[in-house]
Amino acid sequence: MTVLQLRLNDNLSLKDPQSTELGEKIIKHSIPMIDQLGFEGFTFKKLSIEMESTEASIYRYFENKHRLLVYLISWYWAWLDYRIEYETHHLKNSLQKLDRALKLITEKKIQDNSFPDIDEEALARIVVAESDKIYLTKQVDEDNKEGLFRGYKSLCKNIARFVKEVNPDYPFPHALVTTALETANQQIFFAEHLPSLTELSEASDPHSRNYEFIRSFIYHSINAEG
Amino acid sequence: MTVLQLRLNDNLSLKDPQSTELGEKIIKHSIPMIDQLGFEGFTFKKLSIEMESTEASIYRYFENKHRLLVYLISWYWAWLDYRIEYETHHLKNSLQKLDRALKLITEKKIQDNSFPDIDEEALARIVVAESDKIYLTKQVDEDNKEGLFRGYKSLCKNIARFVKEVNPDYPFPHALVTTALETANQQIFFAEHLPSLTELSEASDPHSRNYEFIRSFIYHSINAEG
DNA sequence: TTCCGTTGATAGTATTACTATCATTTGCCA
DNA sequence: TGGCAAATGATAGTAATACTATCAACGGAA
Repeated sequence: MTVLQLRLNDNLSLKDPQSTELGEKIIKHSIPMIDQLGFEGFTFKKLSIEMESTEASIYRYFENKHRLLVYLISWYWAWLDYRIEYETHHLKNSLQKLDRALKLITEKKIQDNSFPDIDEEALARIVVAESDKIYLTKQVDEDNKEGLFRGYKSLCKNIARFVKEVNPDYPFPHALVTTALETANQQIFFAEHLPSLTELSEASDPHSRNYEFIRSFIYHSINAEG
Repeated sequence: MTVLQLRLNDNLSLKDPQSTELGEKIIKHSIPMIDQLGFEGFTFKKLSIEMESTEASIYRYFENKHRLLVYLISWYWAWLDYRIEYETHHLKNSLQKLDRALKLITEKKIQDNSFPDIDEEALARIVVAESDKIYLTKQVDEDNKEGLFRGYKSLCKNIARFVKEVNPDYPFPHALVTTALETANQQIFFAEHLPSLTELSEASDPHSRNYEFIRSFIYHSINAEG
């Protein structure tokens, strides 16, 4: 399988971690660490020990740990965006495209050999538990000006396009898509930690049940036959 | 207007802040401070200076600032739950009840004179920006065991009941309600900070547009006439 | 050969999130 | 009226965090 690189916004890092060995090591080690410690328990100090480097070196790539999180989450959205593009461009029917996108968003993530340094399964768990934290801060507006959320916006826009093609009269395509994207993660989190908040916890396969739930409310909203 | 007190889970605090003057002061001052500084920028040190007390005294009420946040958010959900109960119990029709609940959830919050120490407008902004942080932590499961999220669950359950009454066959009442509750806040946040993610940002009154969006996807999902 | 960029090593700092101790005040009960 | 306990204040201290700064070592390109 071809090894690929996703191109991300330069402002996410001080120096592109994909351009050096040390940079790759930061990404590679930070994913399992944030997954296990949680973002609050994760520090550059711990990361530097784990990867046998120093705090100072890590700071040369990322201004702070928040930026590193934004980088990782952005990578995830770019990855999803790419896969949706890849798996829908050959489809003729917009409803089929939308359906495929929803499947990709909700399905359980497994290792993608095109990106050998990234553990997509762990990264998906990070997205579920930590992704909202990248914008729920007092610096959202500045971060947004720097384009840090471009990946998420692009993904949202692309799926919203499918929605508009299916029903050009639906008045809330972007709101509906962000709701779907956020819900996709939220419901998985609830199913695991606060099970009384969702029926997904009763399912043998929460991911495919999640897909059914989300497809159902989207299709009903835009009056599509499902 | 009668002055009321909402009864919350004892585990939220070490000592009930509603039982003493100092406790009330903590609540009263922490709301505008978290609103302005954001939860990350807010500290007990700053709070103690602002309210002219000491860190040590605050720690006698709340184990840490996370618990204080959980307390405030829980108060908000209990408040909403109470108001929904209050404004729906006289209605005969379940769809009307659901509709009233959705209105209360989405409408812009204003000062409630029944609770003179609490600035509900500021608290609502805190809920929009910080509420997810109360469960997106590594200690969710322990916190949940202590019953810290009971208020949210109760609210969810009560609205889910309306959904079930309208359509007993709908398979995802709780998932749908949590989606609505989370979306209600998320879309308001996006409209203000990441406007390209939602159509609400184009509306002259984002709150009532939010209501329309959420009512629309709920009604369509449960096949209700709206 | 030099020299520039990358990394490592080390040190230092302000702040945070607490914990501990003891003194003072307050209300209440005998 | 005296005394006692509970609540609060005052102060100190600590480990960890999130950085910043400086300088040395190394490695490869010109």
